[in-house]
Amino acid sequence: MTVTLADVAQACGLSPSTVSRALSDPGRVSAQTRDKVARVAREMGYTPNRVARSLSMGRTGTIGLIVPDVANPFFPPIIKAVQARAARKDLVVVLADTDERAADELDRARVLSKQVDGLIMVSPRSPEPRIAEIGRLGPTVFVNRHVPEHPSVLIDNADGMRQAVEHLVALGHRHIGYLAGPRRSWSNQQRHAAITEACAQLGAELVTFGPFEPQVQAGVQAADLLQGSQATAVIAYDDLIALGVMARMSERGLSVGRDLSVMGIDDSPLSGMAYPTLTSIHVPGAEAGATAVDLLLDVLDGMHGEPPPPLVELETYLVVRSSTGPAPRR
Amino acid sequence: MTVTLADVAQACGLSPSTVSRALSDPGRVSAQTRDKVARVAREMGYTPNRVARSLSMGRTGTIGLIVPDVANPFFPPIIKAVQARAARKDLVVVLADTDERAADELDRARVLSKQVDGLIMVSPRSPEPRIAEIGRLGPTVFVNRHVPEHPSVLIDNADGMRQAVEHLVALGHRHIGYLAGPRRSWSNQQRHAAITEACAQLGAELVTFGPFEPQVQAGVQAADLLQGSQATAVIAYDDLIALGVMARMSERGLSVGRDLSVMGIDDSPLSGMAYPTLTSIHVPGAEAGATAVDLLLDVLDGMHGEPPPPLVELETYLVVRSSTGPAPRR
DNA sequence: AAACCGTGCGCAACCGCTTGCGCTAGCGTT
DNA sequence: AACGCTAGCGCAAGCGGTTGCGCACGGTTT
Repeated sequence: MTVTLADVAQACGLSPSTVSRALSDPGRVSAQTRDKVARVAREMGYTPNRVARSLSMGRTGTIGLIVPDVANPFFPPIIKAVQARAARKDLVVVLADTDERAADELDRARVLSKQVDGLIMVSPRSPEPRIAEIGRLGPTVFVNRHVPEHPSVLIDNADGMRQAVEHLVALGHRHIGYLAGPRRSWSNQQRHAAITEACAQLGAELVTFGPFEPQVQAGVQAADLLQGSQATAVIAYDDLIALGVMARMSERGLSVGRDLSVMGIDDSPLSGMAYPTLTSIHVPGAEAGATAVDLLLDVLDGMHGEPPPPLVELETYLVVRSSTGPAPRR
Repeated sequence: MTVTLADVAQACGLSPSTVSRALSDPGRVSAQTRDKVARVAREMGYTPNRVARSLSMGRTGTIGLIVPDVANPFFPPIIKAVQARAARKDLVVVLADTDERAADELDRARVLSKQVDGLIMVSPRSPEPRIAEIGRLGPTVFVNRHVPEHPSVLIDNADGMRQAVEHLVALGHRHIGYLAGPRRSWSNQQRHAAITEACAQLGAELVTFGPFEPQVQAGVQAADLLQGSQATAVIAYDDLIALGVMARMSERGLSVGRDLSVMGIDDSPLSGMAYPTLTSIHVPGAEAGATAVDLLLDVLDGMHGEPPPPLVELETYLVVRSSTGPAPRR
C-alpha cells in the first residue's frame, strides 16, 4: 500500500540505511546514489513516515500550544503567529484549549507532552506549584507569565498601565475604576499592581471591581456595579470586558467617552470596530507567539552551554480612540 | 530516564506483552496480574509512549485541522469546538492555518496527513482537482464545502440567503448589493447563487461587487465602491466585510440602518458588539466543528459496511439587529 | 486414567526509520 | 609493491510498543 524506505531501497538495489542517508543527509553518499535515490523515491511516491522517524530519533517535530480560550479574540493572533513561525521551521503545532479551567491545564499538558518536543503555555491560570509541575513535563516556554527557571515571554504591563493612567489623569479623571480579571491570572495581578502604583503616583483614586471573567457578558455585569461609584473612568482587564461595559452603558443611554471613559487592554482587532471605538493598550500578541517559538527552539536545539533562561519582555503602547474623553464636571 | 513498558515488566517479573495487555486490555490477564501491574506502573510513574504506540498500531490518536485564517472570528468557534470534541474522544488536534492562501492547503494537508488519523478541512479554497487530491491523502471531512465521495458538513446557505433577502425586501429595499467573498470560496458561490435566485423570485434587483477578501479592510474599500450604486441595502459575504462597510459609512457621516442597510453573514460574536449592532445570518460554526469530528470518527472507526458518505447540512437563521432598517425614500 | 479444553503468559516478529560501527574497494604515499 | 587512508555502503541493533501464535498447567469430561 504505502511505500516505505525499504521499498525504495530494494528498487534501487541499495540498503535502507543508504537510502535514509541519501534522503536526509546527502553528502554522506555519492552524487550518483543521491540522484538515483531521489529520482526513484519521487517516482514511487515515497513519503517518509514521520511517526517512525519520531520514534527512532526521539524528536517529533511537533510543539504543543495550550491556551485558555480560543474564542477570546486576544488569543487567535498568538495562535496564528505560533503556527506560522512553527510551520516555517518545519514543525507542526498541536493545540489545546482549556476553556479557562485552570484545573485542566496540567492534564492537557500531560497528554500533549508525550507527543511533542516542547510546550508553549499561554496565559496559564494554574497556581504556582502546578505550573512548576507542568514545567517538569518537558521543555516549556511560558507566555504572559513569569516562571523562574523557564524561558518566558512577558508583556511589560507596568509601562502600559502607567500610560493608561497618565492618559486618564491628563483628561482630568481623578477617580478611576479597575475591572479586575480572573484572580488567578498572573497578568491581572501585574496590571492591578501597576495601576495601583501609577494611581498613587499620579494622584488618582483607584477602586477595584471584580474579579470578572474575560467575557463580554462579565463586562455587562461590571457596568452595573459601576453605578454607585465615583469613578469617571474605568480600565478593564481586557477588551472583552470593556466592550461589555460599553454595550451596557449605551443601552442605559449613557455616552461612553463623555459620561464615562472606558479603556480596554489588548487592543484586539475588536477595539477598532466597536462603537465607540475603544481606547486600549496594545499588547503585541503575535510577536509574543513568534518569540515563544523561537525561545522554545533555542532550548530544543541548543542544549549547549545552558544559557540562563531567557526572559523576553515586550513593549506595549497606548492606542487612543474615542471611548475615552475629558472627565465630566460634577 | 523515562520508564518504559519493559522496565515495568521487569519490575513485575513479567513479559512486556503481558504488561501491555494488562494495561490496555485487562480481562485478558488474571485479576492479580492486572492489579500488580497497575500498581507497579503507577509507582514507577510509567506513561506509555504515544509515538511508539502509534507506530505499531498505525493509529496516532491525532486529527488534523486546517483553516484559512485563525484570526478571522468565524473560525475560532469552530476550532474550539473541534478541539473540545476531539479531547473528549481522547484525540489531540494539530492545527494549520493557510493564511487564506489556497495554494498552501495541499502542502499543509500533505504534511499533516502523515501524522494524523484524519483531516478536517474547513472552508477550503482550493480548486476542485486539488481538493480531490487532498481527499486522497487519507480520511478527510470537509466543512463548508461539498466534496463528492467525502463526508461534509455544510451550511444551508440557500435558506439563510433567502431569509436575508426576504428581510430586506420586507423593509422595502428593491436594489440590493452583494459584496462577494473570495472567488474560490465555495460558500461564496453558494451564497451568491442563492441570493441571485431569491432576488429574482422576490422581485429585487441585485448588483454584485467584489470579490473581496474576508477582512475588515476590504469592507472599507467596498463601502466606497457602493457610492454610485442604486443599492439601498447590502449583504456582505461575511461579518468582517460588513463591519468594514459600516465603519466607513459612519466615517462618511452616513447612518447605517437608515441611509443604508447592511447585513453580515456568520453572526460572529462581533455582530453584537459593533455599532450599530449588525444584522446577520447565524451560521452554527461550533456545531459544524463538533459534527465534523463525529463524522471523521465514524469514518475511522466504522470501516464497516461503507455507508454512503454522510452529508450533514446545518440550519441557519436570521438575527435582526439594528444595521438594517426601512429603505429610504428616493 | 486418558483425552480435552480454557485460561494466562511468554516468544518473537513487526511497525518504519535512524545510526554506530565495520567492511571493502580505490586512491595516494613512500 | 606494500601499506594507510578515506569515501561509500551495508549490517544489525535499536526506538517502545502491539499482537498472532504456541505452550503449560490445572481442571472437566467420559
